[in-house]
Amino acid sequence: MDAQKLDAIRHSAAHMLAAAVFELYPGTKLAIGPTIENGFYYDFKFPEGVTLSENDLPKIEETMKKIAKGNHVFKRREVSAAEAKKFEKDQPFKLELIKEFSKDGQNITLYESGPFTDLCRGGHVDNTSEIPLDGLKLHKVAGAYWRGDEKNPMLTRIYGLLFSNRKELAVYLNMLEEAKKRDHRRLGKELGLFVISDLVGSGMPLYTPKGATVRSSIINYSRALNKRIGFQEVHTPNINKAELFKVSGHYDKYKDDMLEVKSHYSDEVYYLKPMNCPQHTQIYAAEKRSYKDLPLRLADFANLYRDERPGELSGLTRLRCFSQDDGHCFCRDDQIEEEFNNVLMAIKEAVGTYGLSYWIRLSLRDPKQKEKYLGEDNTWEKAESTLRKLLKENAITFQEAVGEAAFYGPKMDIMAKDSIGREWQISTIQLDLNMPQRFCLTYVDKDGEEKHPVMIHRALVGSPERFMGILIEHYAGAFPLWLAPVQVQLVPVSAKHIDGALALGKELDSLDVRVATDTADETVGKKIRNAVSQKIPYIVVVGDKELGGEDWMIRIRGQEEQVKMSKNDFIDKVINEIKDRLRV
RNA sequence: GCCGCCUUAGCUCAGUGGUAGAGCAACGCUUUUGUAAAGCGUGGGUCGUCGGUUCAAAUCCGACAGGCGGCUCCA
Repeated sequence: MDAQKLDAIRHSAAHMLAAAVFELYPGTKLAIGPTIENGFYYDFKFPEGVTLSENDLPKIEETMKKIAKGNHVFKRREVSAAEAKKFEKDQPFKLELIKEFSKDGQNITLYESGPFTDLCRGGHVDNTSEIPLDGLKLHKVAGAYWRGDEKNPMLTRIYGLLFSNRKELAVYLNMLEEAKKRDHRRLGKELGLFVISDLVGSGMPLYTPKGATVRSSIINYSRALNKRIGFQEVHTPNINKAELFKVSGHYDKYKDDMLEVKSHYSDEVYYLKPMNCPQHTQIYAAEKRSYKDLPLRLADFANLYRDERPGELSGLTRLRCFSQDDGHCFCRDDQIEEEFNNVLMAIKEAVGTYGLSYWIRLSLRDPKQKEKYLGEDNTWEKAESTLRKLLKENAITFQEAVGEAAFYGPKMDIMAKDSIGREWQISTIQLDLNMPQRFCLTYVDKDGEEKHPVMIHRALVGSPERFMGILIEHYAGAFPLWLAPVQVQLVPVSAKHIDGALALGKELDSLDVRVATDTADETVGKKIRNAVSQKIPYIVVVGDKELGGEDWMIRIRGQEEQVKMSKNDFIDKVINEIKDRLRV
């Protein structure tokens, strides 16, 4: 089925949903009901006292199907704004829309389908019988603000899935099930990677030895990339004086999202830092800089703290305490392009190493909301055109996104797609012409004049913690060898082989292989089962044969048949595989 | 923060007004195991917290906390 037809079907179904809700809950106010990727939704304001939950969906779905089965024809009717207003007199949201649509004196269209007529610009099937009801499922109830603005009333949104047939719906529902199995919160628990304690606080996960291993593997890889592209690691404190953020502009914009720290011995107010950039300016400012000193590239993995609103916290993807593989490059105008390319190359390599596909988003300022951003128009225009030119000259395909810029400058964001097609913003390169001015950063140029450097903010994979969450789902917990918290699991056949296995473990450990030995008093079968469910890349049973120098039978993750190999070949294989992935 | 839902043993979950259950895990004993679950036994819960209704609350009501699905936000 072509996309346009499917869209018409979904759009028509949204009308059926509204019709059903209208029948079941008279007095409901209607907002809007657009189509979305997998179906449609409709926003409603239910009468006072009616609360809708997921339990009510089957009933609504049934009513919806009943109405659709009435073979109603979608009839288009063009009316004047005045007529439309009269028709929708009890529908405040519709009236608001009519007012807007008719600004230029245009007519309004109404679509009638049987018992239900809705203000609508069109795009329907001819007859409600064309809606494939076996591909329909109402699946979620959610809250949503009218027109997406939190100052507006909260409406109730009903989401519907709609595909062209039963089979496609089943495929999609199955995909949702698979995604659930990959959920990093669930896998994080099953694989023992991190825990969240109510006593410590939400949004502040504790990484277990295994989780910390994955996390530091991610960080060490970024560290190696940093080194290659000339970023030098610095170390900076977690708190600093409020003054720093007042100068940077963060205080004005994000004060409510910063955590305050008070000293008992002075009146000074400190803040836990939500980002590193202002501190890095102070490393720059500590010396008189020459044009010859630039670029100065600083990298930092310090913990960052943001007081996110409780409803926004989730697993590892939205945290109150996290870090970034952050870096700031201070350079001259004529170095911008080279520095951007430098960083972009490292990002491309990182994204490739992790096996993520991606696209590039050029995040620009929203010119209609200038108050949200720092700096002058011409500064922004210069920064934005520099980035656009750079992308075009390098034949990099990108999509522009208005309103996605940082408050101090435009960004180039790398949007990664994971193995099941979900998108995440990870890497970013940002051009900032504002902060160097605010901090009065200068360098002495060739001609003896003091000039402001350009500041490039960048992150390779963003936050290692968040990225770990993304990777858990991307790999479904089956980390590649170099990231796996346990790379080789040794399974002694019986108690008398434990000492031998432990000695082997020591040997592997000394070669920097992450190895664990299962000393439990269990059957071999049980120990294999446990190791397999922990998604360990290599499992080796250790018994008389192995300890006696015979070939080993290696159980490789993902395949049931074991591979025969000598001990030395196996060790070489593992070591080379780890090294391969880490060669930067 | 907003709308809705959820919270029972370490984990996954049953239990709809009459005093708490299963599987897995843990621990003990037996077993000494050759590639996805050995057998038997034991311990473990003021049913998220606080308050209310009731002769009686895991169960009904309220507040708070935490979680989930969205919305808003995301330096």
